[in-house]
Amino acid sequence: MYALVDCNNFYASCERVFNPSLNTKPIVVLSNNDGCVIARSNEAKALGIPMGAPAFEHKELFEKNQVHVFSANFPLYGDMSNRVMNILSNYTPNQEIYSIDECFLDMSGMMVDLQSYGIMMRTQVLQWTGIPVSVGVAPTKSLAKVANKIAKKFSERTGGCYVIDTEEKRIKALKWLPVDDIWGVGRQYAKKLRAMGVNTAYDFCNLDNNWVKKHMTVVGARLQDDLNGKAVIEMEVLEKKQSIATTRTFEFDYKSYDQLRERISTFASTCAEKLRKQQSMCNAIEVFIASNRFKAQNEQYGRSIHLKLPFPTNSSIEIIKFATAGLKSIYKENIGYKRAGVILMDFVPEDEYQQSLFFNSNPKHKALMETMDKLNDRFGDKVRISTLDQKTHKMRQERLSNKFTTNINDIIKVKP
DNA sequence: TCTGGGGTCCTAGGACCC
DNA sequence: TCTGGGGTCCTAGGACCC
Repeated sequence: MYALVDCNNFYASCERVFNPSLNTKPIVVLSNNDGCVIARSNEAKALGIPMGAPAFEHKELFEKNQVHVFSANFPLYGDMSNRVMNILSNYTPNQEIYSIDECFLDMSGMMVDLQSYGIMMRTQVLQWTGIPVSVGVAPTKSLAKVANKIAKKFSERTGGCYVIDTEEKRIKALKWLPVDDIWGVGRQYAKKLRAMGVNTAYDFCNLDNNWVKKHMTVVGARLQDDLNGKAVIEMEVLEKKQSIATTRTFEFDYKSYDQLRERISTFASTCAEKLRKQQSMCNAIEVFIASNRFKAQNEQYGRSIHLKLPFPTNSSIEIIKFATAGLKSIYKENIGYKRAGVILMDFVPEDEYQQSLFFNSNPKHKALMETMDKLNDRFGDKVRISTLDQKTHKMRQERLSNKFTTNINDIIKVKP
């Protein structure tokens, strides 16, 4: 058996923990630059605010319904996530952290009543962190996903935990679940399936497995087996990342090469820092820039370039240098650039990579980067590569809550 | 004025090998 | 007239997830 534990409306719930007066109020959390809605409380969902909605288009709706609007506070959400995951890790020897707000727990061999065990997790996480979670338990991971949806949807009847442990329950759940809501069935596949009269997960499970394999690749076929009760989607051990990206939409259109170069070099250095944190080096870099797709009247332009590096590196200095060279080769004048990014890939472990005969990462950088990272960990991002990053831009974050759990100055104050 | 960000996996097709 | 066969590796692009 597997459990899937998922935080309810996670970002919105994080904001509520430190502001309980919002507990029954509609809340939305916005993306960078306060652009799009990326999280909604149940009350906000009930108002019909869609996921991904541009904030400016719904300003009046927000005001009219007294929706509490927050800028994304990722340091807070990341820290709250760690706390939740930490608690849940005590319920099984084998936990897979699937995303910032959900994890799978391997329940095989556990001699417990899974319904009450699930309720116990829920109660403890809520009490210790203030975050409400839902628990779904089933014989396979994809069925645990389904069980979780049921637990959440019918929380009053289920108490926030639902277990699929009989064939009747499995069939009933599959007949209830629309095909679009299956884990692994996205917009494209759903459209195709709907067109053939496949409307529920149950219908999907009854399709010919070879047909599924042909039209939805082996991933689809595996999913079908898993939903049919054959546990083929396994627990995954958390490996290092295979790619690391930093990409942004800008607050306005950038025209000049220098502005872009400054942002690209900052992205490159952010990526390099993350790369060093997981003790990897990269062999390739991708840089992309794109114009504002919402301004159809302007000339549209978008390019990306994939650079194979002459040697693996995780030095910010070198990665910035390569990224800037990449930018130079794709930059075109007189374009309003709205989006750009840097992606590192093709990683090797820091300590066992193949040295090249002629070209290698500058060995002096290793100690320099180590020192820089240590200083920044301790004093909070004070040391930067000077020539490239002037930090002249600023992100719009008009409604940012405090970093209650990660910044000592933001800690919550209780008056005696 | 304003429209997110960070990941994973699979496949088809081209380049190349003997 | 007529032009092999069997592989591997790599990459771009497309699907998906949260």
